[in-house]
Amino acid sequence: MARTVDPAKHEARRLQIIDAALTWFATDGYERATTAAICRTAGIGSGTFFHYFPTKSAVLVAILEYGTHETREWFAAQQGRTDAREVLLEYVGHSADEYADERVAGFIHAVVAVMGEPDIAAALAADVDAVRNCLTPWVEMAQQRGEIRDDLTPVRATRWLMVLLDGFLDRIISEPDFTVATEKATLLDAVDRLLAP
Amino acid sequence: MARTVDPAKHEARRLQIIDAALTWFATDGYERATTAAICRTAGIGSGTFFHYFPTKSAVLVAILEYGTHETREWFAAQQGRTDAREVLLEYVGHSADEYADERVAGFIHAVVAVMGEPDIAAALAADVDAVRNCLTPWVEMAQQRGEIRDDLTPVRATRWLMVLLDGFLDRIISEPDFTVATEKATLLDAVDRLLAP
Amino acid sequence: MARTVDPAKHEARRLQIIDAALTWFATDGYERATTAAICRTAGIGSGTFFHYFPTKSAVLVAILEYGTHETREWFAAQQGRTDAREVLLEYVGHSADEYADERVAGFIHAVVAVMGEPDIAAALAADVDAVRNCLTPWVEMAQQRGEIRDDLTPVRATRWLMVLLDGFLDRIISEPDFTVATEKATLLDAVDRLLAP
Amino acid sequence: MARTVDPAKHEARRLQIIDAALTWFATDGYERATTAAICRTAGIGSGTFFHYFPTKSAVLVAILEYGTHETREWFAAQQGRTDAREVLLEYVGHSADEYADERVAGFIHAVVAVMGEPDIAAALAADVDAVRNCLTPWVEMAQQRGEIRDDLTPVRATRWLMVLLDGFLDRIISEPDFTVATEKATLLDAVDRLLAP
DNA sequence: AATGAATGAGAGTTCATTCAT
DNA sequence: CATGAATGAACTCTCATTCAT
Repeated sequence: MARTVDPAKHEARRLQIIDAALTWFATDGYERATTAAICRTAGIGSGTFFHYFPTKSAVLVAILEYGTHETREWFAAQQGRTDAREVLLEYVGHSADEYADERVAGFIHAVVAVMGEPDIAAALAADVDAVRNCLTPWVEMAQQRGEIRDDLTPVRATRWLMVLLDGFLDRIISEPDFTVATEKATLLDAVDRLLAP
Repeated sequence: MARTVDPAKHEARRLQIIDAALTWFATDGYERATTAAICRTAGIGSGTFFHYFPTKSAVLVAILEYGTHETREWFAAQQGRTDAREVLLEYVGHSADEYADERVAGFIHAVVAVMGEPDIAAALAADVDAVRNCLTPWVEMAQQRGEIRDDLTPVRATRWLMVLLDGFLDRIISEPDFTVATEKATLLDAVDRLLAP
Repeated sequence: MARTVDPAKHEARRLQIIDAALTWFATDGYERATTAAICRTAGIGSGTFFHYFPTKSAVLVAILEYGTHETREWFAAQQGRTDAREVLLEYVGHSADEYADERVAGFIHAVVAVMGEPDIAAALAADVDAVRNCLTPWVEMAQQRGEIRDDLTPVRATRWLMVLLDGFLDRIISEPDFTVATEKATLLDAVDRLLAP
Repeated sequence: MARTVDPAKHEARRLQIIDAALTWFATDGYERATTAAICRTAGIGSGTFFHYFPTKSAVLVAILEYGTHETREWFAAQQGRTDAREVLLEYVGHSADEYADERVAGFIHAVVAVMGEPDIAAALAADVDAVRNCLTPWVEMAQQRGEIRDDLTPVRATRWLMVLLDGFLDRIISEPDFTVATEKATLLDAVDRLLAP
């Protein structure tokens, strides 16, 4: 029997599903997004969905893991730089830019509310950890270089960076007037103020 | 005609239901919290629930409206003060204290993600508006008194205050290490830095 | 202790309930008419309803029995007449006139569909029997007087009279153009044709 | 792509459901017939029902539409005939024969009383209209040929035919003694008398 | 007698998931 | 591998009826 799996095709389908799910999760929230709608958007049958993901929550986890992966890649690409404070500001700017995509913003927001499913909670925690763990070394370096305040431990300072990022996203979602385009500069300024020595 | 309604008892029951719903919404999120569970916790029959609230979403709306009401009351109590910057800091501190209650924090977090039900979305927007509208006059006064920066319009400055508050709540929820007790002082300092002239 | 039952008042209330129920049954049908709506219309509390009638179906039975009673009274009032054919035609005309009342027509129609509740089925059958038993003697007399055909037994002839009456009601209900006012004369003519020797 | 739908099987299942529903509607009436009972009788799971019909009322509408369709087919088969009066009598006989099936009779009776659901009301009205519209041309032709009275407009004469048919059905349902077998001849005679010039 | 809050069985419907084809 | 028909547990909500006041 011929090999029936074409890995490229398989991956393409997987991404189609992920993409459709992302759209629906972002618009309707996790619970209200139905697998049927996702399948329709992805152009597949309902049974096919479960060939690619064992459960509905597994897609969400996959999306989260993809995000975690991208975060890691972004930081990996900064390897070797020494202008730590600049890296931090660039990361903040980079995140803000992502929030400009409605689907990304809606998705993050929607997902945060899914408690109860342990696998999702775990993936969510893993993502948060990844961001924090990727940021912390740069915070530490920036402190050692005297670029930012050092009265907070690196981890706490990192968390306060995340306070700004999360709060920024919340406003983006809640208030149509508050857009990445108009507020990004203020965000960077806020980071500056927060971390100034 | 016999008087069969004891308004006090009625209100007590209503609060029982609200309390049970708050608990479940905070733990499981809106969708996963079932009316059956709420009834069990509240110690009432399933039919009784619908004597007090016409739909499941109505309880959530009631809770939100209660919060909106409390916000208004808090600001009403500050009437007449002139130390505007101090009022803002106290409000931030007051909000932070509320987030120390796990149920409050969980509830706010869970609810923010409920899109789709228009009545909830409306109540949510009303709450956000109330907070902003209550804050803005104090921001304005503080600017006029030269206590805070005036390069942002009062509304924008208000929204940046809310950025800090929302982001703070997100961290409280996401990371067990990050507690109101340990971080409140830093929050107030962050507000200071953000608004400094 | 004073006598707490004022029989007149009691009967008045009973009629209020019957009247409200009749209205709702006629408009919405038996199943969709709720006791709550009936109570609201009757201006009583929901508990009071069950002081007067043990179940919802009991009101319907009471209405049916009232109709049966009226039928009997109508025929009792004809006692002694000898123009049997005329009596039959008058009964048909009298019934048609009642159908001109939307509530009567709607009620009869609605009730016919309630199978399953044995007490209603029994009351319905009793009503049909009463009509037939009241009509039959006059049919017989008319036959003996040679006023109408006698190739059908009195009971069968009676049933065919009822065929016309029931069918007439069905048209009244189903087609707005078909009204008692415009069709009554044709109905009487149809009876004539049907029973002509 | 695998062919997973066997249209024949699908149609068979659909008919199973329709059949089960017909039985329950006829016995218990629309409201008291539960989807659960229908599913049990049809030998399907509760979810399957809603794969075939979006709502409970949709099954009823489907049955009504099937009846309307059959009426149209019956009349289409008479196309070209010129013995109009005979066609009318045959239609009456044909309808009477259908009423001999307890389920058909019970169903028609039960359904006529369903007010409230607009889609059912519409399908019901459509069925009545279809019958009337199919009959009227033949009535007209019969009048022109002098076979029946012409003092009534074709539409009114048609409605009086329906009076007889509906009333006949009511008696069939209400009185066990009154059967199609014993009364069909009298029905045809009654039509004759009603329409005689 | 009159009330209406409380009840809970049961209704129609949804949807993640399974599995024969 | 892909399919979508089939499933049934679980959901929100309704309503006739009860009963303490």
